[in-house]
Amino acid sequence: MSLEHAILVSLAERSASGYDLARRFDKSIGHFWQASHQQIYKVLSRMEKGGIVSATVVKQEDRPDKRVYEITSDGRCELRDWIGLPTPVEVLRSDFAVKIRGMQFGDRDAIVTDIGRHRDAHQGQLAFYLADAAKHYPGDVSDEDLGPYLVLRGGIRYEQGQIEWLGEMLERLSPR
Amino acid sequence: MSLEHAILVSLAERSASGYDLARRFDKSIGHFWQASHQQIYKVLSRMEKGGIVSATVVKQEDRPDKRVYEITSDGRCELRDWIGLPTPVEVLRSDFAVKIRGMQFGDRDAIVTDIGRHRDAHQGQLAFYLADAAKHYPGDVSDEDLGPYLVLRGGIRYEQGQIEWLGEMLERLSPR
DNA sequence: ACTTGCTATGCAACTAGTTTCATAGCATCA
DNA sequence: TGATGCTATGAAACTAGTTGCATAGCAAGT
Repeated sequence: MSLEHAILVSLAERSASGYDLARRFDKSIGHFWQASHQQIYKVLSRMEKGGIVSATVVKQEDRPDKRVYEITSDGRCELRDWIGLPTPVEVLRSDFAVKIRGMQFGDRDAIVTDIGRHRDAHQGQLAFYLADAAKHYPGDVSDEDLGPYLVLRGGIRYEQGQIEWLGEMLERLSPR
Repeated sequence: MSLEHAILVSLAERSASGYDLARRFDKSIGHFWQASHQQIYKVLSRMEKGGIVSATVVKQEDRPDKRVYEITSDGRCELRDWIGLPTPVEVLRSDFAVKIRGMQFGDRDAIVTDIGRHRDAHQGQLAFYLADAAKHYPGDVSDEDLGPYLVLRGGIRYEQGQIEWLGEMLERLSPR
């Protein structure tokens, strides 16, 4: 049910259509919670029935009409309640780690290539986060930006950690 | 379908019953891929139909008989093939990050408490990993242990990164 | 004229994983 | 004697998320 909370947070920041949300989930929020547009539309209609969001049809010229959702006061309560609850500590679920674990049962060169690919990807993601941080938070961070800022910090640390780990593995595995 | 691969890796290391696997998934492999016993039994029977594992009933005294699974040669091929394929780069999916992102819409004290809880949990996990590393890999690591060892290194780095991030947040959020 | 791509919403079928319940014998502790 | 807990397996119902398909109009490039 946590996509609901991710959507609530996003709508609390700013009202949006399903399509807008899908784009946001391709960007900022999507860095730690992904969702396809199909899933978003499905969950939005359930949330509307539950009364935590409400929709308004906005007519548009030159493009299809859209249903803009906003969070209701019930939705804000629900969000506040959820934030007050302790979050279960997550455990990783990583395909990649399973593969590394089983490396002795496969081809070593293929694994090394794959590790390199992952390192490149994480380096790209880190560069993206750093640019984002430089752009949006060059100086002091205001209170309402604190949440997004801290999550971005977490993303940066995560990517750095991954890059270090991937580098350590490459060093161990590469013929010199 | 990746539980299948996690099970294949585990069975390639050593044959086991569904119950044994469930316990392994509570421990080593479960640190990066969780599975309930129900899911494991379900997937095992599918895998048996697919011919990548085979089962032998082992009669036992004083306790229920068990079905011990072992990986077949088809299973080893499948595993080798999967390892040779590039792994999609994972994106995070974190409830906790969603909550931090939405912190301004909830109670700050509750969030600080929750962050503290997470830091304690990650510190515990780190201690567990470090003890594990000291116990199993005190000196040089043999080739067949390299996979498990590198994953453990990844786990250690991950926990350290999380602890640093959680600490950074506590420093920013705690009244002094 | 044709194709590609963007905005915009959604259904249908499927897969993976969770939760709840069921069974059954043995051991151990109060 | 009753309660708890471990070994051992599994069915049934449900939830969340993925994949593929459909529709439809406008814009812009070739």
